[in-house]
Amino acid sequence: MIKNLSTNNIMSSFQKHDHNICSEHYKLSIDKYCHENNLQLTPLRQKVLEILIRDHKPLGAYEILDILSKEGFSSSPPIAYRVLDFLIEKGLVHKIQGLNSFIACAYAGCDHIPAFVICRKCDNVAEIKGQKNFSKAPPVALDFKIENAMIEILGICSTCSNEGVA
Amino acid sequence: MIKNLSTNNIMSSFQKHDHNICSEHYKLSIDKYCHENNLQLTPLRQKVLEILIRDHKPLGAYEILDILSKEGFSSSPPIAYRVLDFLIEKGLVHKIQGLNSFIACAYAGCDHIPAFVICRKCDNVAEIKGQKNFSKAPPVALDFKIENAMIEILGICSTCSNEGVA
DNA sequence: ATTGTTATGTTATAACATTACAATTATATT
DNA sequence: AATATAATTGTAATGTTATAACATAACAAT
Repeated sequence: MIKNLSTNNIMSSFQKHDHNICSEHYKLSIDKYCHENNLQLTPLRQKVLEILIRDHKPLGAYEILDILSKEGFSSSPPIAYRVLDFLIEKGLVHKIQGLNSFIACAYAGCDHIPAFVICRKCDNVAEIKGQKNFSKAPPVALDFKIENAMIEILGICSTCSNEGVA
Repeated sequence: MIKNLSTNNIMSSFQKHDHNICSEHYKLSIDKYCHENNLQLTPLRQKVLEILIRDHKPLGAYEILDILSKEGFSSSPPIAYRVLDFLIEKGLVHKIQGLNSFIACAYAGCDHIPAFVICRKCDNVAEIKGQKNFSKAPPVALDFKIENAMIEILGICSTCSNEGVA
């Protein structure tokens, strides 16, 4: 049984590890989620997801398009944006607003508000599972109906920090 | 003495109020902050700030350029972006990443991590003062050096919520 | 066979942002 | 005051990110 890295995705993102295990974990949870929810995971959509889970770095739409192009797929901008929109809507991909880039969800199937920890040196990103419970936060206290949130934390990961000067 | 709206900026942003009071508050705190820190608040920079404090809605760079143009200033893209970069660096303006837009800081002079509450119906935005203390947050527990964070909360404000169907 | 639906393909363009360099203005120093 | 220096502003061109608009393909359901 593959260890569920959902519990500490931040370890996987920022430390040396066997990424095959990650990929397999992603693939399995994606398959499970799509099957349970009757999602049409077409070859194109599968391909984009597969590209995104190759590493823990988010990719820009045009980077994805380059890869699609090199690997024999169509590559005009709407191709990428449409697929990404679909995957985002279904919760399989998140957009990192601060980087204009996209990353596979590390917790597919879990209802959550994503939060990201971004290392500005190695560009790796870890997703941490945000709580949906904001009950004590100021906006709720002031009668604001929270629907979504974007939380992106920037800094230096421990690996980069240990490698030398920032 | 003008009431310090820093303590509940969210009220001002989402509820009917005398905006002259807000503007005056912004102007005073900006002037104070610039004077204390020897900032060159040139006419252009003053103008951009003045444009941004006219309302509680963030503006895109090209919206700012349109206004500058109509009001007799130069308006090529670098004009806006340079001024915005300066104001952001000095902490007088924040960028709302999720909207590609810019808003005057509601807490000029206070060292803080900004967080935004964004109403998707009226487009008003309130800034809430985020704590710099993340000591118990997961990233710190995992030895990640936090330098900055972007927090943007989306939903419906109480005023819009009371006005009818979402 | 026709219609409906979902997904994909393509061109053009909108929206957002930066580079590079020139001109001007402010400030400090002689 | 004259000059050097740095900071700011002006402008053209370009780069990057995202969407609009329209056309087609693939497949299922009448």
